[in-house]
Amino acid sequence: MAKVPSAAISRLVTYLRILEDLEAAGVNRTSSEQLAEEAQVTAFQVRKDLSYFGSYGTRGVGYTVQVLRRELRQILGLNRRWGLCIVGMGRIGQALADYPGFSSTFELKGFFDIDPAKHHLSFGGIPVQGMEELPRAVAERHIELGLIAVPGQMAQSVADQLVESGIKGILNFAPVVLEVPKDVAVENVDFLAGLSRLSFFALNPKWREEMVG
Amino acid sequence: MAKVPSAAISRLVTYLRILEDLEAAGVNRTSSEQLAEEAQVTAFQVRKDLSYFGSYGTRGVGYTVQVLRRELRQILGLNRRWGLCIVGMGRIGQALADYPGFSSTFELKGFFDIDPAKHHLSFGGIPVQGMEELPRAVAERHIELGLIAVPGQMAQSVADQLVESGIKGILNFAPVVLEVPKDVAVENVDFLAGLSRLSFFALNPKWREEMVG
DNA sequence: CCTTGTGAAGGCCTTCACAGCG
DNA sequence: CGCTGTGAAGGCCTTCACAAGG
Repeated sequence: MAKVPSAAISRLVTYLRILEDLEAAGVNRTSSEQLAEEAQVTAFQVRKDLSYFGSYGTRGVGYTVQVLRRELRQILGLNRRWGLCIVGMGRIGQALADYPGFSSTFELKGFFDIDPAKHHLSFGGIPVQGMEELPRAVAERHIELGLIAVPGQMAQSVADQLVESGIKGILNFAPVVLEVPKDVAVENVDFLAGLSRLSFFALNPKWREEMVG
Repeated sequence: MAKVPSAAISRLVTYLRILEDLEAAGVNRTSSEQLAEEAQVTAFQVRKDLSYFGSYGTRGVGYTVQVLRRELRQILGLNRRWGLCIVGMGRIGQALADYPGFSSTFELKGFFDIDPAKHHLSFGGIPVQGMEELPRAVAERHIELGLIAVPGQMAQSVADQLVESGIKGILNFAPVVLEVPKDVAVENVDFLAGLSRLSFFALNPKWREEMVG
């Protein structure tokens, strides 16, 4: 089995979402062509990405939506829900806590905030707690992932506390590059990173025409 | 001048943020080594990225923080503020409307929501308006970018309305792949995309060891 | 002597054409 | 006959070693 480009993994997540939309729409069968159009990549790319992991289609026919969906969840480790806590219960944290799309892949198991004024709130029956409760909660409730939704200056400190508590992965919404041990996965969901592509548009035209991609 | 990898642009945004942190900390001089460490890339990478655009340092010495910061803002087209409107004033939209970090690069010029109950709100003195006001506002207030903070099902429709109104770029917070004319820049700030890297962690171990990057 | 700037080499990812198979 | 699956080719991006220059 060949080396898997990490970019392929990102695309698999997109394919999965498309398959779930198709399934919800009652579609049974699809093709690399259709997936490619929806994901805005080439059909070659779709087939290659899938081929890193196995053969899930039928030649001459295509893919069965339900089958491919299940296989992708299996590959991505999303065939079970991951225990997640949210640190920082400002508006972003609260919006995420109530976001229905989370529930299919994450199980929200804890909410933490440094501000005592937030400790009267609860989400899905789980109360917001102080940071001092974090290590115990992570251990006892089998929390595997932490979502950081605090201001940038505090993000590294929160990350340290999460790592210290034994967390395995971090979803970081703060606009900073976090330092964590390399066995801890970090995903930056930095909204200022949005600048990177918009900057392509804002880019001095003199350079834009030199660009690739 | 050689072709510029689009990935380099993303990193330039990171370098810029680091430089602004350094400047705020009163640091005058830096090096490719220091920038590399902060950005978690190699010093080779930093120098190469900068070299696509010019020579901004002094050999044997390094870079002047203030100079490089100004040059990067110039390159990225961030030496002026871009007119931005937010569509969808739920908690995400409201949090972003109040986010202080936006003001250095974006000027918030309009807020829109389909729900009349939101129309009594205002942010920075600008009222939330109905979608029917969008085209006129975009034209009259010179709004160049639109930020989409609506539920996924409505995102494409909102994108269409933004494009129709003459917007030039879109920051998309909804978890869908938007279809827009190719002269409109789109940045997906999809929080479910966070799954892509966390999936690397969740990935079946059998494949994780095959991975590259 | 030290750090930047850069052509060249190497490697990863995408693209492609076609073999494989129902 | 149609669409998938894949080795090979090509291209882009990163890495590297060293030249350039204060």
